[in-house]
Amino acid sequence: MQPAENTPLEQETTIDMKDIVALCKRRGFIFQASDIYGGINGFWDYGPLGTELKNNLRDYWWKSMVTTPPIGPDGTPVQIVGLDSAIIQNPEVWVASGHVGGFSDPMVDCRETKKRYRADHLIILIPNDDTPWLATIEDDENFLKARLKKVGKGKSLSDFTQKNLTEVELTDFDKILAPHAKTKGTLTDPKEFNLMFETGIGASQDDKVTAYLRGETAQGIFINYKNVLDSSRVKMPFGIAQVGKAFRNEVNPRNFIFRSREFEQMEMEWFCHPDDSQKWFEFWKSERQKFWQQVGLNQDNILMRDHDADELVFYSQGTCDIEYKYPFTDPDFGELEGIANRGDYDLTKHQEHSKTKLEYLDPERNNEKYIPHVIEPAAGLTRGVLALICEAYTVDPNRPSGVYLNFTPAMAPKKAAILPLTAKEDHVPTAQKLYLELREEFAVDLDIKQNIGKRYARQDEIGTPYCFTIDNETISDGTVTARERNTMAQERIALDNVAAYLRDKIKP
RNA sequence: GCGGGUGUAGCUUAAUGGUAAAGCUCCAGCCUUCCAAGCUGAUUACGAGGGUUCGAUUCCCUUCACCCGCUCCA
Repeated sequence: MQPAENTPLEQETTIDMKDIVALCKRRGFIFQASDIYGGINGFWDYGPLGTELKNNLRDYWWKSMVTTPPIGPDGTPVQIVGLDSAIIQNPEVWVASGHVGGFSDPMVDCRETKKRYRADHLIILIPNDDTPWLATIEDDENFLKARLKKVGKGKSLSDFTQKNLTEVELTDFDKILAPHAKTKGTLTDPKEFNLMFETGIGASQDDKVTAYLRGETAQGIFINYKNVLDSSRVKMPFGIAQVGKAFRNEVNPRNFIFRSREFEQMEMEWFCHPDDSQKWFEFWKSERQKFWQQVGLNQDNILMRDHDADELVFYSQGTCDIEYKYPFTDPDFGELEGIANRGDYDLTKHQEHSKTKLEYLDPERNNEKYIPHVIEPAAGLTRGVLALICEAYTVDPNRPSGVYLNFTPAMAPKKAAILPLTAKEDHVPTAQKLYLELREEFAVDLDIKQNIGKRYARQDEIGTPYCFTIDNETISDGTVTARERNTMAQERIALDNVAAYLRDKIKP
């Protein structure tokens, strides 16, 4: 690679995240949380337009899952019902799910080099004499060899016993020479890092019971599986869908709203007979890919990435990430949604811990009793918003705004702007009348101030797909100018047809 | 969490150990018959806290936020 030659090209084609963040703030999509107090790391507020955008994506997901779920392999619509569970549940829920306990990664710090390691990522080479124990980093053979050569005092690998740091007694820590360190005994005791947000239930400080803000919405679905089954006449296979906030005490929030401590998920748990799980896994992979294309993500920016066997969580029988090429991951991709075949892991765990039978008696399979298997398409709503904004962000030096947001009409926060050409004469009353008519059905803006060019530019920047302009011709012949955002092309349509025109354009 | 960088108005940039300046945006008017024109006017800033000093946006310390790299990402 020749940076000197490639740099100018990259500057033209690479979208800078800073510009997107600036536009989001300038136009009221996304603000730093607690902005006037200097902010707070890992939290973001959604402004007027960001909220509309997020709601549009959420509502379309809900429609595609619950209101009009897809047609299944048998030619009839699949069955999915909605749910809205509490953010705080009995703490035992998170013990059963493995979020409390197994969820935490013990970390050790090196007092000398100030580096931090996951305890289970450090391999300790224990010598057969009283020389220092050598800490090396798992899966890094080059480091191990270099380390052995430098501080191994001529020993070879076979002169050592290997142990994971998690298996080493705390009292032996002072014998360990940390990676990169010069003196031994610099590693701290392993510290538990739990990503679950803790809170206390009860107003009195003394009587508080520790509880957790949910780390994912999925568990709320699993623990209501039996309630839903007993109350809503669903039968296998079926899904339960939920949209809501989730919280993770991330070690290092980064990349705008991509990794934040409070975020929003759109999760659906699909319950089915174990024999059918692979079929449904493939079905949902295909459906979910279609969804992201329908809301406007370019196929080229989407990657369906199946996890390798060694990458799979132990209970998963298959996981596929839908990844998006965000500007900050480009040319790589970052997670947008995960589709997992979770087997019967979750329901089995909750059955064990809650001592409540969660088996399904299937009359269509000779009254076979089984714990259903689960396919989980789990999407990040806030990550989806980020992907939509990144996808829409289009630099265009040929227009006054210099940039516009190319949202699909269905996702755009504002569907249209009604613009009287001047603030005088008969334009304003006619525009107001049209606005009052359209707003019953669409999210529309009426903008009267300033000249027409400025108003087009403003609408371009917030991604409004259509502008309808009222001029003298409107008064004389009843037509308006319809201006399309991406092409800036104009056509005249009848005032009476504006609503129908917009309705037709907005169809996903 | 570590290392490096940055922090002056919504944005882009000035100046200064002693009244913080401008352009654009935004807002209010005027003017305007289709893409940020022009005129008039208004609001708005030294991230926060502490220290040194007669006086700190400026020097020092702490802290917060953001960016880059590392680490982490069940």
